[in-house]
Amino acid sequence: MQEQYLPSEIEAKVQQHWQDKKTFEVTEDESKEKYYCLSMFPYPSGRLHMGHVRNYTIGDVVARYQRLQGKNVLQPIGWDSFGLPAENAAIKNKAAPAPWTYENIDYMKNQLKMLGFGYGWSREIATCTPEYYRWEQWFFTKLYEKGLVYKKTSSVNWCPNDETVLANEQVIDGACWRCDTSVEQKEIPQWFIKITDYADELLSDIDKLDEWPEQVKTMQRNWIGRSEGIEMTFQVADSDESFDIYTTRPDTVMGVTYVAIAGTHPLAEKAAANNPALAAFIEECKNADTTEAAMAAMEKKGVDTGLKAIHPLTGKLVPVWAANFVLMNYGTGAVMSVPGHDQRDYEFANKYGLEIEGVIKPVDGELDISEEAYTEKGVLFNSGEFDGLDFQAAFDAIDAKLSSEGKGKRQVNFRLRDWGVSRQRYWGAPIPMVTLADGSVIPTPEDQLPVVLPEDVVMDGIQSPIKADKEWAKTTVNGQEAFKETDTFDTFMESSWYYARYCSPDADQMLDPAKANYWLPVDQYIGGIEHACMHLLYFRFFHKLLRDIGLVDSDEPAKRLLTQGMVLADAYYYTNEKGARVWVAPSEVKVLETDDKGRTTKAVDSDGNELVYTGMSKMSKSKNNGIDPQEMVDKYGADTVRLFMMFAAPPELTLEWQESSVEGAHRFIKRLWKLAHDHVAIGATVALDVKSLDNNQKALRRELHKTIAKVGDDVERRQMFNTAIASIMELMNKLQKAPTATEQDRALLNEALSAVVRLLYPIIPHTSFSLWNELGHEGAIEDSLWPEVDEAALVEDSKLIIVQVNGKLRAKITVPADATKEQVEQTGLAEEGVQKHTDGKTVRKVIYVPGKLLNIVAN
RNA sequence: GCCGGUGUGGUGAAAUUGGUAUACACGACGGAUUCAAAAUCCGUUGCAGCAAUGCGUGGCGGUUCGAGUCCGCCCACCGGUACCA
Repeated sequence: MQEQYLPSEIEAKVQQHWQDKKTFEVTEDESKEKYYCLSMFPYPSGRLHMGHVRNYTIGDVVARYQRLQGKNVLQPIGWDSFGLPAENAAIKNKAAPAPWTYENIDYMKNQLKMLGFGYGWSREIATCTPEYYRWEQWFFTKLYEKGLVYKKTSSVNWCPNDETVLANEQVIDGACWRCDTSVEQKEIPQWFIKITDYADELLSDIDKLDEWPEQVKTMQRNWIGRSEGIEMTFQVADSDESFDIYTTRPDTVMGVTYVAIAGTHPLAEKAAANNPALAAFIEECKNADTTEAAMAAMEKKGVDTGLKAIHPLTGKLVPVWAANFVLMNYGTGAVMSVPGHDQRDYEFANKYGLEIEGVIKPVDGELDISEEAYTEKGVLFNSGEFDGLDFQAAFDAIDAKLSSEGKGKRQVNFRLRDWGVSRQRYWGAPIPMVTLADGSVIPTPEDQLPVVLPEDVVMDGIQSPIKADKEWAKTTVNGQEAFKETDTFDTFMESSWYYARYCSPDADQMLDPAKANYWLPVDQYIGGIEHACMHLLYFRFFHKLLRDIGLVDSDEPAKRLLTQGMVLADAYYYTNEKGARVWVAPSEVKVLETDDKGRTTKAVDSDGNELVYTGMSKMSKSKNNGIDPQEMVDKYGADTVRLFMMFAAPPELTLEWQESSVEGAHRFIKRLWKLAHDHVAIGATVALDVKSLDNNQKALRRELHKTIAKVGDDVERRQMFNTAIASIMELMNKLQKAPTATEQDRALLNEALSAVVRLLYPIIPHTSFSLWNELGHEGAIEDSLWPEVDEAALVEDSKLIIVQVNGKLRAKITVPADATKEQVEQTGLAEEGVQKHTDGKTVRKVIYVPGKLLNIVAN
């Protein structure tokens, strides 16, 4: 056996073995329990970053652990290869997105192999290939046929200078990130999928996800946002027009003093005809940033339309205001305003001198709305026939009255909105719809699929090449001239069903139901917490769509979910001569000064530009703060990097990357290697005779079996890989000091090392693979099984009891394992440290936690 | 703003069901080895104090024999907020 631990040699050899033996290629095998372990596939941005390494190491640990449990483990990988960064890179490099993407895939594929992840490479897919997206196009046409797809106008960010649509990410403080031009909103027709038809099921099935983190389930529930309320109609005075509003607080309806409608509401547009101030305000509303965060932060403004609406219950006339916080696209485009009981309305009313009326008061006490609105539920007053009712009684009574008069009805609403899937970008799957000469729009006929995206294009950043090339859209359908849709799909479409495609990656249909139903649902899904609401909801939605079209049997796509925390890193930028922010990679940053908490106060890049330090943020392409794991793999080997990542923090926690030491992890593997080497060098060992062990040997063996039990529990149930590693380190510290004088000492060490190598296999598979054979075991470690716990070895004959006086630690005593409470109490009270604190006091109470703790309450 | 999370030594973190706060590791310091260095090995390391002991898990308050853990209020940071993926 080689005395030195030489990771590059070992890793190359072991990886070659896996490739030659096709170790991780699996097929459906009814004789074995299946296990589908899936990590979120990467966007091929160029190189792997630490977030990838963390994600894929966790997945690989789970997959390899399950394999040692004897299961048939599928662990596939692929590429989420459509998306915005490829277009940005193409514009910058004056090249096409396709070759950039394929080069990145090649490079990153090698990196994944060098890290030793056990993927079944024969199932690799890339979503930007027609072989993949053709089935997505086919599926979309099926959804259209089922009535789950529709077209409506919706707004996009528009840069008038570049004449292009911008993603939210490309809008910085209301301006274009490239040219700093003020961004406008433009209404264009776009395709939507009716996810709201599934809102009820997506919400109720959350209860089936008992192995998903509570955190994610709560976020999804809130995101779907089911609410019960009343929709009611307001007539416009002196007109036959009306509009609807929806409220979850019908109990406050008697306090309505005005209503607010969207600037782009038809009533507002009409009223603006001879009202220049209103017309100007509507123009302003049209160009306001509509993201939720921006809406919440902006100053709430409005203009009186001059219209009056008739209150549906009181018949009183209330003013109709156009307001910038009401959007035509969401809800009904109008809201009732109750400034007495809604804080936003309260501030708006104060600002514009509108009436404020109190109609709800606390159950016990008086209403005070002199400083702020009273938003709690209480008891109605000033509400005529509804006076004295509580929230629920008022809800029912007002519902009954409105319903009987045909002015309103009870309604369940969702915060969830339909999924807009149109993108005016090039690098995505073309939407399979065509416009005929008569103007009608139909799905692309099945025999014309896929609608192939041309890859040989020139990007100038102004317009999508398939929009710029007027010839591209021209086609023939049913013998008529027709035009293809030039918008492409949202890339969330591709990532919503890839997990199912892996089951039959070459199927000449969307998926092969027999294969899909063998592997699905995914047993363990692993990915970033940032996907809690969007990707993970679309993923669940698509599975239900696949089910309803008859392709899969199950209701949910993944049984268990692990959301890994983000890998954060310091981010720095400087502002260039054009006023744009240039983000500088961490490897280029020189920190000159830090404050007393170690935070950066002054830094420069390698060209001497003074940098602004923005703190820790998610490693991302846009902030250029990704740390390249390659350097560390080159220096220490993949096993060290994997061990370090798993040891540094529990998987769910945010990991703040600090260029601290990977050395410790490397040293640990070297110590393991040396211990195994020294052990093997002496020669073969005899069989372990458990009955002949002395007390010290028994104690060591107890440590070994306790560790086996703990590591299994940590890896499988708790998924706390860091504590699993810590307990193996503790055991190793003991093994290094263990005697090797007798044959049984060495037999025991042999048992321990053989177990340790398997316990570490999921984390450092190359090293474990090699040591398994060096320790004399035949065959590949992949074909062995996880070590078993010998329950008999765990039995202890004495226990350590903590003795407290008034909750403070005063002594530690060791008692026989079968000691009674009285015996423990007697021993504890006799302790010197205990006596000192009970002297002159009366013992009031003694609390005994069997086998653990004794607390003496005395005063 | 809203929704979700996090906050413990100099640092990453542990404490699984309310029961020894700081396991394991990094760093630092001291020592052994060495011509010397690297590597390796041994030891010390929450703060204050000579010690006894006291204090200590973002802040304030509460429940309990006992709180990092449960409850209330607050602060800071991170993620998401529907076109980054």
